[in-house]
Amino acid sequence: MPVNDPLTSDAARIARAISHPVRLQILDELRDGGAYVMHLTSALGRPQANISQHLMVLREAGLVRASREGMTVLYQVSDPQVLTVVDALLALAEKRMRQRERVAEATLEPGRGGRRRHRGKCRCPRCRQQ
Amino acid sequence: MPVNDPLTSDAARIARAISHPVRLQILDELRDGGAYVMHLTSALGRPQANISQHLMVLREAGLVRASREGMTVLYQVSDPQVLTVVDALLALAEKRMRQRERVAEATLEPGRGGRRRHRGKCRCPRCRQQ
DNA sequence: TAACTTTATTCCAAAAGTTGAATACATTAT
DNA sequence: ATAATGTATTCAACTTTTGGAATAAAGTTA
Repeated sequence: MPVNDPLTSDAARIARAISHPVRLQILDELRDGGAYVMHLTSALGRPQANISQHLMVLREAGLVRASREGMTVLYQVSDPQVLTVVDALLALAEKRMRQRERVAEATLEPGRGGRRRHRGKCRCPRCRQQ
Repeated sequence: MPVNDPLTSDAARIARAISHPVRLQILDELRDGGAYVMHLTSALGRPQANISQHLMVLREAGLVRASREGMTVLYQVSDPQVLTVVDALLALAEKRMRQRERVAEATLEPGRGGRRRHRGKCRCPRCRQQ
């Protein structure tokens, strides 16, 4: 593997694009069928411009694609394997967290086990219809 | 998932640590049993100080651990799951590369298929003994 | 001890990433 | 056309990352 292996470089580019909490959460939200920008904005509780900026990073890395639907835009993961990477990252992080908890078993409250969802009311085409 | 989910944040930290071509190659070199710094230096063809700096990043992210053996230092992946992440990244990158090649099927030479190894002669405890 | 080998750290300047604010752009409704 | 809604881009400040050079530190050998 040469120093400037195109494979390694691209893999690093992918990792770099993923390597931000907001972008990681965005990808996570895109799991089933993608999500609308307004949904991401309310789900992550961040300013719309910021979400859009992060979406641009993901777009330029080729991890997501956008498709306009009238006034709204649907973002989808460009390849399911992207989520495989995300899953591997989350699995490792989860494992590490469990290990750290085991170390600091200083009788802290059990804490929520699962993963929470959403934070604000969303009116995107998908959330509205129900 | 809250905006500052510790899980997501840690997963992003992991991705960030991996998101550099040199560090990705380092992790790849650590596959079977780890590697010595001098080996990494010659295998990746980069100045020793730079390799050491990248190793520090990986160490601080908790992805590798170092163990001194006399004058040399052996680095090992701290958890096999780290390589699972690396594999997922490389697999996705490889897939994307194949797709791009399919698009640009302009009769370029087939090119090497496998992954090459090394570049300089290494005298680390592992390479020397044979 | 001195010389040598291997690895780690510090310093620093250049490059890249991040964010809020403002604004532009696209689409639909009035 | 104007207004309203949803999304994208630009700009400026700020923080972080990166890598070369020099040097320190740890361990070995003579």
